[in-house]
Amino acid sequence: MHIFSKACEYSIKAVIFLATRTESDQRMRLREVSKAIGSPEAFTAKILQQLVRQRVLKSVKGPGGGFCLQEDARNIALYRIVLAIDGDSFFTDCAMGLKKCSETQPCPIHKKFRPIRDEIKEMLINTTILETAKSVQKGECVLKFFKHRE
Amino acid sequence: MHIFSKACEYSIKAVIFLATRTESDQRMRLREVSKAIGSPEAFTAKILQQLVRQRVLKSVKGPGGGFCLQEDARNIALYRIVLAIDGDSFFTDCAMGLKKCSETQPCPIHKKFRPIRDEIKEMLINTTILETAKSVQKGECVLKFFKHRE
DNA sequence: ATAAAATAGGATAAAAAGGTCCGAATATAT
DNA sequence: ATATATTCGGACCTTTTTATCCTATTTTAT
Repeated sequence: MHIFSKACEYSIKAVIFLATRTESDQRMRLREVSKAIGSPEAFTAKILQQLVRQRVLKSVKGPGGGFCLQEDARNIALYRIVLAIDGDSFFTDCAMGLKKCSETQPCPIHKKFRPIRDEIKEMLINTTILETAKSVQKGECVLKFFKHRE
Repeated sequence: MHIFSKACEYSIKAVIFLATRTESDQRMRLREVSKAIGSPEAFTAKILQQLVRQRVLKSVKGPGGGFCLQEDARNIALYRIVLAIDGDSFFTDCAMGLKKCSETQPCPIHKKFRPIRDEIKEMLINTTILETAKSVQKGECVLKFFKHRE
């Protein structure tokens, strides 16, 4: 099990990538995006479509077309993308699968797990696309693994 | 996405349940286990088999048979069960899916995510079956949701 | 010995996640 | 206007996860 679905992993990477290139509404084609983040092209197409529908990205068809961020998308939090693609079930459902897990009727790890889960949520809420994009631009982190250098 | 697979959720609950009933090598049948933890019976059978193979549980066939904990299993950590069923990929793989994600070539959330992920691991390592079983016995927590009362 | 009661194990099915393919629609540049 | 380049959308495929069913095997009690 992983915390994010593949679709969500690709979404976050794609949006960060576009944020590193959208100084001036520069458009990136599907192929460029999937190359940059190391994701399967056809599957990435579906995901970028979703992000357009969710108003995180804009798309333009035809020659010179491609994808770029929606106007204010540089300032959104990673959490917004997670919500758009995976929903909030990780943050609301019981880790042990209880239909209802509350303070009054908790699962055996509720008390210990909940604060940690909330930390993850806070982390995603407090981390912006802009900040991660800058970090990528500075070379402090990457969106796909490079065999040599970087 | 959830942190544990369904198989792992059921495993943890089943082992805790058996720990609440294995004072004297008391055996519990498949049906009793799946009823107690609210899991599908046939699927639970497969999971209990796995736990027997992993030497967490013992099983006895025939009349009066059933499942109980292996000798020392009351003192094992939840982490042992997670490892046996889901493996350690949650704790070793990159949250954003990078093939290799390290301090020298990290993903954009590596630095913030890793400490939290380690907290979850520590929590699972430091939480024993015995301790959760006692908590269930005291009525402080439950293994399945009860509509009315506790 | 035999019947009954349990788990073990194999085959299979259903649902979800991950992924591909291709034609339709659309925008651009010439 | 037309050819071209691109996204959009639907259908489909594959793998993994979740789940069921049935038969074989083993153990116990009589």
